[in-house]
Amino acid sequence: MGIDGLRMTLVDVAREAGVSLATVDRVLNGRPGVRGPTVTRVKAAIEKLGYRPDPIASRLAHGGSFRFCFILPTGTNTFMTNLGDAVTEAASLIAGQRAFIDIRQTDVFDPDALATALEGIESHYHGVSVVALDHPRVRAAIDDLVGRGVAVATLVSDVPTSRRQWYVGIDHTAAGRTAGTLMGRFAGARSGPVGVIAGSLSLRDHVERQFGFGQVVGDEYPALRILPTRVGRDDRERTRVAAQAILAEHPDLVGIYNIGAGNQGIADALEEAGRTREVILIGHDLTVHTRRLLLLGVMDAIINQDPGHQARSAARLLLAHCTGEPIVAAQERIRIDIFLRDNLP
Amino acid sequence: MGIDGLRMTLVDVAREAGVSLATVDRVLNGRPGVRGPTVTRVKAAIEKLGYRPDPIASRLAHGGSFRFCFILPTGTNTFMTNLGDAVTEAASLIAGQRAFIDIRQTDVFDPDALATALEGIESHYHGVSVVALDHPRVRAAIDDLVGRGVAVATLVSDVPTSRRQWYVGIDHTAAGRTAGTLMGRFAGARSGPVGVIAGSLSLRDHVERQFGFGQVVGDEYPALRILPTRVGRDDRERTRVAAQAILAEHPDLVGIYNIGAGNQGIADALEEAGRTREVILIGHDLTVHTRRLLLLGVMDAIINQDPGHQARSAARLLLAHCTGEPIVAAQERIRIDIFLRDNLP
DNA sequence: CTGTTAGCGCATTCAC
DNA sequence: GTGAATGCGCTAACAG
Repeated sequence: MGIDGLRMTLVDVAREAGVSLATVDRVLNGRPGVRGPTVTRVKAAIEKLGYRPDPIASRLAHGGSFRFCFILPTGTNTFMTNLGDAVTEAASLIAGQRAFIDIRQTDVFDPDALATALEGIESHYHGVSVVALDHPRVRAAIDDLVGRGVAVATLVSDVPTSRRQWYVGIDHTAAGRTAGTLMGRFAGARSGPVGVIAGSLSLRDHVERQFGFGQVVGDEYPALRILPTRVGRDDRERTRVAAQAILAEHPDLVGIYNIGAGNQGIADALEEAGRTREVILIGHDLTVHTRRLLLLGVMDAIINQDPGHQARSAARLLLAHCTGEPIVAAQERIRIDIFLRDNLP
Repeated sequence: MGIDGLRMTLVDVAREAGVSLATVDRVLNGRPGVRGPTVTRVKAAIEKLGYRPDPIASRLAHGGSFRFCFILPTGTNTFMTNLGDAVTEAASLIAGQRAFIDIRQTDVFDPDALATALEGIESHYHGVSVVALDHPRVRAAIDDLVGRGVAVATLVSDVPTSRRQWYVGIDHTAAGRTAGTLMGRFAGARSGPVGVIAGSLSLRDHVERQFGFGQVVGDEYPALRILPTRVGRDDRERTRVAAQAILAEHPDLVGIYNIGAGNQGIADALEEAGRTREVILIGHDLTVHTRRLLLLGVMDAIINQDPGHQARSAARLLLAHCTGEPIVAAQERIRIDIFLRDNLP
């Protein structure tokens, strides 16, 4: 069940086909300047010998290096900080392959700033990965980049209608559905209102999560009544205020689904009200804070999108695109992780 | 925020240190034949120039290839079949790096057969990955391999007391705890008996899962009473029989935790009894079968250990060990996945 | 259109 | 102990 040991080289193929190294190289890399019949002969030789180019040698000979630019949101949001660290780590991971990553920051709530950042990507970059915002100017900027031959991978948050080659992130609707199912099942026989707090309703992923959550709870858990979504701007204070309002208005509150950041704010409100145990709290993204809240039993589940995986995946995709190496789809699929107290990494 | 662009080469270091290529190479790879002072000079030069060896060139020059042997269980268990496929895929993933994987099969329930297989590993192998069995003879065989300089990674199932370099797999106790928490929370206000079915109680991972499950349910969900574990040999028929017995004896059964394979057998029994909706079923490993059962609502949750991830991880670890490249710990940590209907990949 | 040639950065003989 | 030379398999200039 082995996989062949003795590798064929270009020289073998050239000899077999009765041509020179350069010619084989040309047909191999689809470069012009070879007559049809010759192409056929070479391809036949490749086939016959079962030749597989050696990516290592190729990479060495090619010499050049690749430069990628990652555009991440500014701000103190822990998840985004973790993502930044993860990108830095991914950078050192691919540095051995002579690929380099520059990181830039921009305000994620400002489409114009983001578009400007994208428009300003210098021509020496081979690829860009961006935590995007679904807005016409941003879409246009992405399409321009792709048009210029720059590979683009949206990260965490997508612009599906753009021409980006890949989206590296989770299906946010499914994530919302997952939260919905957990809420419904954890509620068990209880009935009553469920609060929802989002960071912003102009962020596509937050809207999608809200939608997915509503779908499941609305369809399958009639005992639960979803309250109008409140906005917390991913900020601890504002999120606390939103949670306080919900708690005050609904003494029979069953649970809260926090779509965005700011889980600590909700925990604060819950504690003030002395209702941490009775109210189910489900939120997103494993951070030092949410981990703590989960261990304390304040949060009941965390839906996670692994920032390390996402960063590595984006880096690998851009690199593979540049070197022409194959992509392992299964490896690049970002999971919707569910963390309970017991399966924390 | 870039990461340096212009790479230093051995030549640069040699010039800086006033020695030759060969000498630099010697100190770099810790080979003998260099005087102390010279070593110091070279190291200083390396430090000063911030030289980092180019793994690509190294790999090319070194020439040789690596051979690994994966020892997997025989049998028709879907998870193990998937694992086999995943190893084959991992093989093609590292083939570009001139590393090759041979797969061997052996009976996982027979320690002697497994030990014999391990003892028979030819000397041309640089690494071995094995779905192990915690048994003295197996441990001894693993220790022998390591003693001979062969790198060993246990896969899926560990032998913690052996000298293996890595264990690629999940913490099975934690997996059992996770199942316990899900069972407890899904049960909600219900109270009554919960059945447990294992594949075999001589498999360390099954015992650990059982232990973790018992811990959580026993400590935190007093309304649930765990029934004595039954054994199903990971076989559909025998597992069905076990489930039938449990169902017959306990009309008020709240749920079943299936530690091993054979979830279809339990589904069969549940359907015969017309109790698929009322009995919570939690099991392991996402396969075509368990996926279907989850979508049908027969299973309520699946605890998963990604076979693709495990196969790639083992392959990467062995390869990195051979080439001396660094290991990204976060990437190699195998998650305890929880799958609900909504977050299936 | 096709062939020849000179490296890419490092490991590894061999001389000195 | 140390240095010079050769080649890994491929790409990219050049010639022809």
